[in-house]
Amino acid sequence: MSQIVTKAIEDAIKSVSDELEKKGFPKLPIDKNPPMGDFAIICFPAAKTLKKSPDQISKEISLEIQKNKLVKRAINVKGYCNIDINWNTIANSVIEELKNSKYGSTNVKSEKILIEHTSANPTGPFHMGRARNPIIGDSLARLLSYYGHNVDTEYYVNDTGRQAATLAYGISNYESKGKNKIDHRLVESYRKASNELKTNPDVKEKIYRKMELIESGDKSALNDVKNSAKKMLRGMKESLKELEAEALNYYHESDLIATGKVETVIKKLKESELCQEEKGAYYLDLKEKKIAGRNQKFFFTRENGLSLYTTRDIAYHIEKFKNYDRAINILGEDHRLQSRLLEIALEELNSKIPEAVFYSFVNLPGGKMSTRAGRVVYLDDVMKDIVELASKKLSSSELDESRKKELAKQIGIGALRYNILKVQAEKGFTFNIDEALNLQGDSAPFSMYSHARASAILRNYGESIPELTSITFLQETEIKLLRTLTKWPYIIEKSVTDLSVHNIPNYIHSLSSDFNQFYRDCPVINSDNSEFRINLVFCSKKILCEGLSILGVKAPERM
RNA sequence: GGGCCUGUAGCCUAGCCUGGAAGGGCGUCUGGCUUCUAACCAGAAGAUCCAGGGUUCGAAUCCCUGCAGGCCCGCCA
Repeated sequence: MSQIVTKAIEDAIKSVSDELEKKGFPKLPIDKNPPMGDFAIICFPAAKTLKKSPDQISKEISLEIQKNKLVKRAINVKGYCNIDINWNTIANSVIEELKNSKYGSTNVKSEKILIEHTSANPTGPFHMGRARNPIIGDSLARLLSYYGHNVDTEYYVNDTGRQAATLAYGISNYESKGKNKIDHRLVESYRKASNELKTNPDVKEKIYRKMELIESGDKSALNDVKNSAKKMLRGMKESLKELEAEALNYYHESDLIATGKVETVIKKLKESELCQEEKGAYYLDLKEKKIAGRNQKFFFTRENGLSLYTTRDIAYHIEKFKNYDRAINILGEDHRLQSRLLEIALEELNSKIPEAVFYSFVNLPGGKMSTRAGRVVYLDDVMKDIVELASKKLSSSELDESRKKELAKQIGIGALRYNILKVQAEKGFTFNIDEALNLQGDSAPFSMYSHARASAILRNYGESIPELTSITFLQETEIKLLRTLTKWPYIIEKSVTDLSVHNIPNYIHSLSSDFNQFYRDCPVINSDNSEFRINLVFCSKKILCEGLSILGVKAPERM
């Protein structure tokens, strides 16, 4: 909450409570976030002791406090006494607070945070299911950085193991030429190799030989898989760039082997009290750790002594904490157990442990997405469709063509990101292309449009934003808008604490809605109250712009 | 067999941690552009908050028991 408003409300609550206590009312619970007004007194608990109905008590209370100077009005509804504070007296200082560039951020100590997101195996173009990952990760990074932290993002490139070896084999043996985007092209080679692996024992042996070379640290094999992965990644990065969600760094798993970091981890894990050995393979015994499932053995080496996927992930996280205070991972729900095992291993090694944000997979209307069944929706295709749709809607606009093209992209990509971000991550959702392509209502264009309206007013106003001089008498819709604006820091704080981005679209939508109502009720230019109103427009535009930028959505001046 | 996540109008969803008046949006119906941008606004209809029990003055929210859907339980990644 805005500090000024928080204080005004606290003062009013105290004053009212003291007054009621003097009159012999018992202490009653307060709702600080009521459906109407600024706070509400809940009268139900007093019904028994006072032997009156909650409604009766509420009426008496509202009469008692009617004269209180801090109370603008008190309305009783069904046992709730809803109280408005006097916004006229604080409005100007609230506006000053909102105009401050630090509004919404914090003065807590800035932490160095690494957000690992996407990290999809580089074996083919992104599916819609995976698209949730970069969008959530990227927006979380924007949120934490807006709040005042020092945030980097990283993509962990899985370029060792069977899939990576298969890809490398596919690219060197059946690289297909064509005009398609490189990842869409290379995935054909990968599929071919993958099929051969299953049916041709000769190919299978070659790929498995490669795998062993990789894991044992053979330099040329490591180079081969790394370069193959990079090739595929070139196309995937283009998609991420289009999505405005590209990671800052790319960390290759192969480097963990090449630099011997994995070996060090294996050596240290063997010293753990939980460590056991079975036919030359080492594992941590998790019987005491209450880990779900049948298998309580967490293997970190094979019989041949070489590392496994999680072993390398442990090494990776130890590296992370050398440079960062916190590590946050954006992971699909299939990684939950995996992530828990990682935590246990890191605890054994006295390391810090990462925080995780899990998201559920995206389904398609007829069922789940499946590569095998050919039920796949590519991110690239969705982005193309949604940008095209935005473009169609702009066709009658008077803007020039290059500007239209840019706008269509901003609107389309914005709508896609918003559509995914507005749902909490753990909730599974069915990707409905029609719903995503609907650019009305609770969507990015709605807020972008409000922002453009605010921009239009400021443009037409033409002068710089005036300092506030006189006391303002506010209308209902002005108070409603101002009240929403004051809640911004609270929304940010809550989202940062919970690592949940979905609160932001939610808030941005109500802010836009409040702004549109204000737009209808309160002309700004040539109004008696234009001095205050232009300030309100300025602040609304500012928060809309900042909120949208956290979502990775552009806020154009015209649309 | 076990563990975790989810269940709110025809559809999508917020609220659940920290108990107090069920919020939005889509779709449907009605009305509003000679006035700062109608991708907007106003109004109407639409909810056994998965089911059953418990705690409480009060439960979508907390506890217990079920049910349904998703995910996981490999010396794969």
